[in-house]
Amino acid sequence: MAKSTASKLVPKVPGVPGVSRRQQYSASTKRALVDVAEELFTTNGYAATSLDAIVAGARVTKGALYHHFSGKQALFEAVFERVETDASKTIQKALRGSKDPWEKALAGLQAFLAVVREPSYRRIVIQEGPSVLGYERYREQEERSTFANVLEIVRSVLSAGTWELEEDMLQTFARIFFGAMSSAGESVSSADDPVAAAQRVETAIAFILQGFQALADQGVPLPGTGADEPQQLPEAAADD
Amino acid sequence: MAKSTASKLVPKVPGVPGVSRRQQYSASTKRALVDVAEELFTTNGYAATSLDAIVAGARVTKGALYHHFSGKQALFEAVFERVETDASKTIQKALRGSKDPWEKALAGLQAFLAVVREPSYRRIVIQEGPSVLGYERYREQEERSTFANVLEIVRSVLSAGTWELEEDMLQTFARIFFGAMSSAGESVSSADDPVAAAQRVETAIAFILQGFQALADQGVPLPGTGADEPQQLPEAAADD
DNA sequence: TCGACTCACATACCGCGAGTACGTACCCAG
DNA sequence: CTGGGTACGTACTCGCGGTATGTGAGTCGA
Repeated sequence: MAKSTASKLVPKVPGVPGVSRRQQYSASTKRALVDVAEELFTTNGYAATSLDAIVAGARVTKGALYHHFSGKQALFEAVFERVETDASKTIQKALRGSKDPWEKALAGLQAFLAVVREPSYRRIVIQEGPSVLGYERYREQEERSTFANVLEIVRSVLSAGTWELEEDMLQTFARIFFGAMSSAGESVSSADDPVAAAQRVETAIAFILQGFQALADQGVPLPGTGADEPQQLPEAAADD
Repeated sequence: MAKSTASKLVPKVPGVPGVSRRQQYSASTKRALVDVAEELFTTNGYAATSLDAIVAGARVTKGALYHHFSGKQALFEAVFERVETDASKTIQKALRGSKDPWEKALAGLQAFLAVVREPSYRRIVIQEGPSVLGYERYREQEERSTFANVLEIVRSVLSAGTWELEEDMLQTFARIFFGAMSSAGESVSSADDPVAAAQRVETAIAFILQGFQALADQGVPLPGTGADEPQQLPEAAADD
């Protein structure tokens, strides 16, 4: 097994002027390493995947690996970045065509729930990302890819109400939704009926947004800094 | 360094009838191992913590460790379970005295945000838990401790409205809030001003719950199964 | 065209750390 | 006091990440 990957040794572009033959070969093996690593990391996890298995799958040796990457973690990082970038592109693609913020939010939510169900994204980004990269690096990566999409959606939705709110608070809301969808997506993937579970998540988050809408209609202000106003729950709000 | 821990060799209870001297010693060393492991796992992480360092800290050898635990992962699991149990107890304690669901939710939220800021809970449960234990075992553990608290709170809050909703949907909402607070808690801990960040999270979630309240007042029904009703976002709901 | 130089690997090796096999001292029942 | 079992300690193996170094195929200037 695992001899199907990286069989194309000769790249497709025949005569790119500035790129030499060696550079093409080099890039090809590097891609092969990342390909195999992504596959093995996804199925077996980071710790249970040996470098020997990776280089064997890519039909090279450790010398090649350590020529392209500084170590196992760097290789993981490359895989992580690619999975993240792909996911981000998928989501952004789903966002095109939706101009209305709410519609956009729904499309983004569906796209995110689809992405989160991909084994590679689940395992590499959500499960092992924070552990392997450390939370700081993990956050840096997320910040400029998938999380950025969530942030954009949240921004457009929240500013669609009559509110305008501070950047800190926007970030907080985005974090909340991002975490909610990640966690929910995980449970969706391992549910008995993933489709129904995804539907429930979609419904639940849509309901939350509907609550926002209702508050906007009532003219309820979005909380501000949170420094001087001890915003509390509506203990004696309306009913009961 | 690391000779301060596990210095008490003689347990405190002098004459417990059914417990022999050896059993006391045994339990003591076992606790020492878990203590040191929790400390090292928290500061250095799972992978970067060697068993040699743990047994050295507990002033025993690997023979002792492998007598009490089947391996490194089992030791981690013991640590995980203790941290989780402690967290759950802390939250439950904070819940006592609040009868009103909304008040209870606020108390629980604050308690959870406090727990999530503890280094041991962050590192062991949130960051490395899913990776080390695997998501399945991780979920099993969470299900009967901290997540159970969140579920209970969500249940009481949602059933405080005029709604009554299905178990699946409840689970979904609980997952969403649990993930939201975990993720938010992580970012809170690594924020420049954790106190202000925690305040923002509290405010944001309170706002979401306020949205629920508003919908309840409007008589908007909670979504049901999600199978036959393609619940969507309120595209043409109210304004705009 | 032909050497020197360099890059993209391959090979051989090291050290660390998880796990194991086995020895042993100590406690407790009889 | 004696056998047995428990609670460790000791010594070892082996897989794996990382390193040091060799080498042959491109590449490029003269």
